[in-house]
Amino acid sequence: MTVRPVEVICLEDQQHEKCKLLGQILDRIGDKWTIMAVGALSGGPMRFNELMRRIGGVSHRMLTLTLRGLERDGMVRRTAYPTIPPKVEYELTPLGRSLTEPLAILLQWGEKHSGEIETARNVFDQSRN
Amino acid sequence: MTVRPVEVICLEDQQHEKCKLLGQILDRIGDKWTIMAVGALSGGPMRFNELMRRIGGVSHRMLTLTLRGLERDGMVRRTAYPTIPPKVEYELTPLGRSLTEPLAILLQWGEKHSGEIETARNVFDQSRN
DNA sequence: CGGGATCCCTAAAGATACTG
DNA sequence: CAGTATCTTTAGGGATCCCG
Repeated sequence: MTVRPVEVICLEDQQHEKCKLLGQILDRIGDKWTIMAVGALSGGPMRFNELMRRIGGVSHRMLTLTLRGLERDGMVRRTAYPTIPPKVEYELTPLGRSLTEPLAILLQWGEKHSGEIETARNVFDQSRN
Repeated sequence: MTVRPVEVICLEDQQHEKCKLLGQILDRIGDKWTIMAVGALSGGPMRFNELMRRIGGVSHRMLTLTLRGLERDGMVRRTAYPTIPPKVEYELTPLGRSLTEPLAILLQWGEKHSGEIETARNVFDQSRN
């Protein structure tokens, strides 16, 4: 994959638009539960309550809203079986699966640098006693 | 760069930890102004008011808080020149610059798929008239 | 079981004014 | 010019209840 570093971003007005797009993406996936849902669904289709247990700590309401948002953006497909009681399955679309690649890279960055960040925080907090 | 896809995330308890780490990263950089500041600083050192103009729309207070957070995490170095009036320069550290790589990849994903997402949204919104 | 509606509460962020 | 403090507004998210 050819990577154009963000280095060049925002150096010109036209480049600043890139920052805004990046902001929109982060705004979209940066909420509390979206990547948790994507991560959980990356293993295959899952039912609502199963997702809730897997993610852990998410409220009924927020999981619904999160899944609705992902469905709206074409990242998740929702399939309702009209049985009693109802059964609803969620699964990632190809678009949703494609998102896991950049996320994996970001995760790798985090794994590599979290110690460094932790240290920097301690130093900073110490210096302000 | 070897990429381990998020595909395998959350399939086991141990993997679910990865999701949490990813959540922490997104939590940290997913706020309204952090990537804007990183993007602006990616072009080189910049003074406070210069940053404010470049980013656009950010309040005095929020830019201060954003930069303080980045400094605390070791992503930004702050240099104050005790002149009158004061001059304060901000610049990315190597750690801060390293973050631009995964962000560039995420940006590429956005550029590639934003149309697809847009379309999905329109379809979804139509279907709910 | 899955989802919607309502209420409430807390963090995030904007506006403004003051200071070295 | 850069930073802090205070106040206010807003949006995100949790709890709860009801419905098919």
